[in-house]
Amino acid sequence: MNLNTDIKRIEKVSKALGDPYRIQMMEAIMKQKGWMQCSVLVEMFDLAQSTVSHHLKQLVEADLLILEKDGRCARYMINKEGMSEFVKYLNRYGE
Amino acid sequence: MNLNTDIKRIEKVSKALGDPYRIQMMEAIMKQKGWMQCSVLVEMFDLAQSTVSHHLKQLVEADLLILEKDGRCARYMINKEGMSEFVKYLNRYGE
DNA sequence: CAAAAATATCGATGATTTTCGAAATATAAA
DNA sequence: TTTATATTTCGAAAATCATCGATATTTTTG
Repeated sequence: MNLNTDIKRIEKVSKALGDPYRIQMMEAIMKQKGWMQCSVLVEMFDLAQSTVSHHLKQLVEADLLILEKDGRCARYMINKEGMSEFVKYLNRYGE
Repeated sequence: MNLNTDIKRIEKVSKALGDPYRIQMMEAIMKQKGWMQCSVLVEMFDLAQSTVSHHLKQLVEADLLILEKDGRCARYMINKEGMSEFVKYLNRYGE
């Protein structure tokens, strides 16, 4: 509600989307229409496992992905609510 | 149209929005509901004039602002079309 | 319990970005 | 035409970010 808080939030989400690998991760998970296993994402990119983990963490912390852990496995889904909050903010500019 | 082109475009816009000063510039110009003089923006922030110029250039290159030059003066306005294209792209994730 | 598997964290390195001041450019005013 | 004004470009220093390999953590399997 506070403008300064909003700015930090917009900055965080924008930064999370400001990397081509992270955008491709969002695309892949979106196309899946549901949960996507971490291991699948790790194999999908020519990046070290630790790098993929780092990218996914940023997307989760920006509320763009939801993480669910099940034993030693992890899966990700688009956080529609987080995304729509971001979009709602951006729409203010277009009015 | 091409996914790779889209990704580059999303990356560019997201990066442009991924800085607190640039977000504040967008806010200021949005509240103005029209054109805002470059010099006004320069005075609004505690940054060197050349730094403000650099930030504004990034927003223009991301199609988030429209630049109009008049003699030695410059003014900026929100690029509603560019913004709405970005939002349209993001909305795909929330469906 | 030991070994394997899946993911996360850490520390280092290289790449990119932000920032500044100085200089360049372009236009208007005297 | 010289001077002042507004903005852009340049080069360098500092800060941030992406990436990796190694290691740690957690959970499952033998």
